Amino acid sequence: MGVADRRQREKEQRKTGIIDAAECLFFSRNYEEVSMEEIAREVELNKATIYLYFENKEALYAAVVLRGVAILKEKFSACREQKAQGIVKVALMGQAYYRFSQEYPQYLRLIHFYGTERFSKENPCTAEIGKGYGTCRLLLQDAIREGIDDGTIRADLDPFLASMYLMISFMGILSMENKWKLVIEAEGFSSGQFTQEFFRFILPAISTHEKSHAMDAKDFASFGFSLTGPVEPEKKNQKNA
Amino acid sequence: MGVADRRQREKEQRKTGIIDAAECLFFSRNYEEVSMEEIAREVELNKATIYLYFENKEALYAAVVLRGVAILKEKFSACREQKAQGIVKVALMGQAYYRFSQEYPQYLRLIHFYGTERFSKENPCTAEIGKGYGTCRLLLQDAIREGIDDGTIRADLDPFLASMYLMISFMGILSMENKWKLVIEAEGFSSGQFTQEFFRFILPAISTHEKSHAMDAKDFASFGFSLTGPVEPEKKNQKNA
DNA sequence: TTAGTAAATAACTGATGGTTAGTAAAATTG
DNA sequence: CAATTTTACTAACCATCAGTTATTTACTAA
Repeated sequence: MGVADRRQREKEQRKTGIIDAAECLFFSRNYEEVSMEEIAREVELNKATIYLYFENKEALYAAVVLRGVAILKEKFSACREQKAQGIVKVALMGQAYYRFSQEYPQYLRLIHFYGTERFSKENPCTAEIGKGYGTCRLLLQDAIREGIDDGTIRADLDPFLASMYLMISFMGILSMENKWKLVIEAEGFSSGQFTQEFFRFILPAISTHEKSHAMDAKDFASFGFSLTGPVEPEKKNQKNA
Repeated sequence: MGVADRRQREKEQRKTGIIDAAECLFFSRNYEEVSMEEIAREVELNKATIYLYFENKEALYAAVVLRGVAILKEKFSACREQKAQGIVKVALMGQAYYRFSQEYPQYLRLIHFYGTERFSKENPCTAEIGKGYGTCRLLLQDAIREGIDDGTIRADLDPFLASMYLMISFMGILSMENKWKLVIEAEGFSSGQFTQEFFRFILPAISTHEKSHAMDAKDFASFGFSLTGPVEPEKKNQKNA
């Protein structure tokens, strides 16, 4: 059935087009500030047509959020492949989250807001979003388990709990950074410092005590980022400037 | 001027009455699900009258949020008075946050949602809310400083950053607990365990390494809560039940 | 009693999420 | 090719709700 096939394809394209338009607008303004009418204008369709493709505004928003989660999941998955000790993988995943927040700040914003009570979540996308985010957490959990096995992570840690705590903290730190920007900068820290220093802060909570400070700097450096290295000296440099 | 005085008092009472009604409704349902009309019905006033006392819906919501923040601030302040080592004070403040989330889960919910992009924050209450929350963070910061001085907290920690990380993490853990409840319980943890274990998890990030595990259990116990004590043995008891 | 003020309201406006009834074009059928 | 059905789309509409305006009521002070 070539015709039905083509129709299906076209329908998919329409849907993509609508999500594109919605994304563009949701990126530029808050959820409540974007109207369905406006999105419709953007794709050059009637508002009612959008409702043929998406149950409601929330569902459309969720579709955009899902794109973001898919990217995040991709980044987390890439960390698993790395041949490294558990603790390094954990750090890499934290780094992945951070890079995601740098490369796609708008996706992060939408993901964060979607996690809010504002959304009822009774829509098909939500399950997928939850699964995607859950997958990230599981990848982190696996890395923690590996770290416990190879002795780089505290053995008394419960991998599930630790992964939850880290995911929640990551999300908190990264999405709060904007809100507290002024306070942070008033204290003489850049946004980058603020998030990077968090890794240094949290590391002793997961790494085995004996090795933590000694080994990390070298091992992490070989993976292309400096966690414990040159952060200290230039810390707070702006403060008394 | 007795009359003007009474009038002022009555006006204040009206305002309080309106906030009471709003609180009642915002506690029972989401922000978007509560209409001004409904709040007006609750206080037995006309909707327009509410607008004589509050600029808009957000401002009214903020007034409720402010009540919650005031309580939280009170709890944090109480911790400062305690005669204890810095690390213990920090733990007490974490505990205070937790108890707040138990005693006033609705206030916590509103505070968390008010921190969202949903609100423009261009209203007089917001400054006070920010100040209140900021005060809590400062109290925590002071406790951290004390801990560094008395040797119970890592000396290489920046008090400002550490206080930010802790506040953000606290808020995240406590407000996420609801959302992830099912996942958490599916893993065999109760909500209480989930939050309590977080303290155990985060402690090594702030306490000086040498003493952390040894001293805490005793010292904390004397302040009426068990942080590191009996949590481990009964952990995950439900999981394979 | 009356003039003036403050508190409160009924009725309205504008915007928006979502629905309905209907149209036009493409695909299918005979 | 003509008749019929299916599909994609739309104009007009509805209900709700935040916020405003014009007006009325209640109280005070002279």
